Amino acid sequence: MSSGRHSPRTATRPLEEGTPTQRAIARAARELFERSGYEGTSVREIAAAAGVDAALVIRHYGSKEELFVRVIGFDEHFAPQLDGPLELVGTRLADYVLDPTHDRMRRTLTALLYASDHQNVRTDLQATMRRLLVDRLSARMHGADTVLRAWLVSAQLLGLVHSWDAVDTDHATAAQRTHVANLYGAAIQQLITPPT
Amino acid sequence: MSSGRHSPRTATRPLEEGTPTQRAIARAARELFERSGYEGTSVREIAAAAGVDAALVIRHYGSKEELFVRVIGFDEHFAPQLDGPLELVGTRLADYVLDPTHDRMRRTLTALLYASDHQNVRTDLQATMRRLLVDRLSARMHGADTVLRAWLVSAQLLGLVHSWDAVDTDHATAAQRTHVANLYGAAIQQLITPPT
DNA sequence: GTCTATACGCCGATAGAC
DNA sequence: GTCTATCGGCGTATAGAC
Repeated sequence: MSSGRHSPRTATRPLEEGTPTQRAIARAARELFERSGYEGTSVREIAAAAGVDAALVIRHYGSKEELFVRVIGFDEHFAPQLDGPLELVGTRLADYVLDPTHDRMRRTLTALLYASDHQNVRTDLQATMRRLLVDRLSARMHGADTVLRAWLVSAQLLGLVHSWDAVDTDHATAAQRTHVANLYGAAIQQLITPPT
Repeated sequence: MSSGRHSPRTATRPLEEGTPTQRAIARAARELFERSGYEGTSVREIAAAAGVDAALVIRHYGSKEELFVRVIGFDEHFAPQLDGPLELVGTRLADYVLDPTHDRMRRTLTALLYASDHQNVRTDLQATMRRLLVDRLSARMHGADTVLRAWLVSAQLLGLVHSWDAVDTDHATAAQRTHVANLYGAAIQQLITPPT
């Protein structure tokens, strides 16, 4: 509704730009959204954590939803995995999203997936995956429908991330993670370099 | 919080059991949840559609979340696709979830996916996929880790459904759907019958 | 036992005074 | 710019009428 225009988001920029107050809000919002998800975080909590009034948060960012998509965006992930040998991209991508070392990235992605009930969030997630994965991957692929196939790879990865939490109840061992990455990676690879 | 015990849900039973009022609530809830999603549907709306007071909805079902997982569960899907020739299951599953004829099933699945911010919903979605897909599929599979691989098939399907809305903006033609089903189906098949 | 009426404490969001 | 006051709506609880 509030047609607040915001420039095409680039990574975590909102946390570094604007007045100190705005940055404090953005930083608090990002941390809370990552920890507790979208529904689990209230504007009043964010305001309290940033040391300001709740109304200010809305004033500066238009709405909770806009604030979310502004601060939850993430940096240049996937790039190293996409630039390696093309036959290994499937497994490397799966391994990447499962690796606990990249917990921050997965929490971000999870937060976006779980907040998909909001259309703006879905649109933002789509734009992010295009920017970070589809554009880069499809450019390296051969054969027909490279862009479509890259989108389907994105769908596979999102499905894996969504389902991982449930499986990862009592945190999986490194060996199990590698095994899953190999299995799922082969399925992803099917779309990147289909057997002739 | 309200530890309202409810028997293991079986398909759409809640819509047919209980007093007429309870059934009216369940039917209205199901319809609204499917059309407008979890966040987009209020308890008061459900009550109005059922012709009762909002408090009664809570009285009968404990909470909005419990009501949701009770009525949004779906029937015995996937079974015909899973029972066919094993080498075709991947494509048939992909085709099934994309087919507009099964719009009802996809809306249900989408509603569950989009409401994943709520832990009870995630648990319910997981239980549903196990019951309808993982158990049945893993029983037919050969080799190692049949259950794990079946779970990864489930993850792939959920990823496809989640991403499909975005791609399906101007509704895809039947030919395009078939094409996507073939591509994605091959990737699913990789996990069901991996090449030796 | 069903159901209504009323109310409580949050929520996201707005208007206007400083 | 920032805070105060306030809005309407939300999910939910309870008292009590039928």
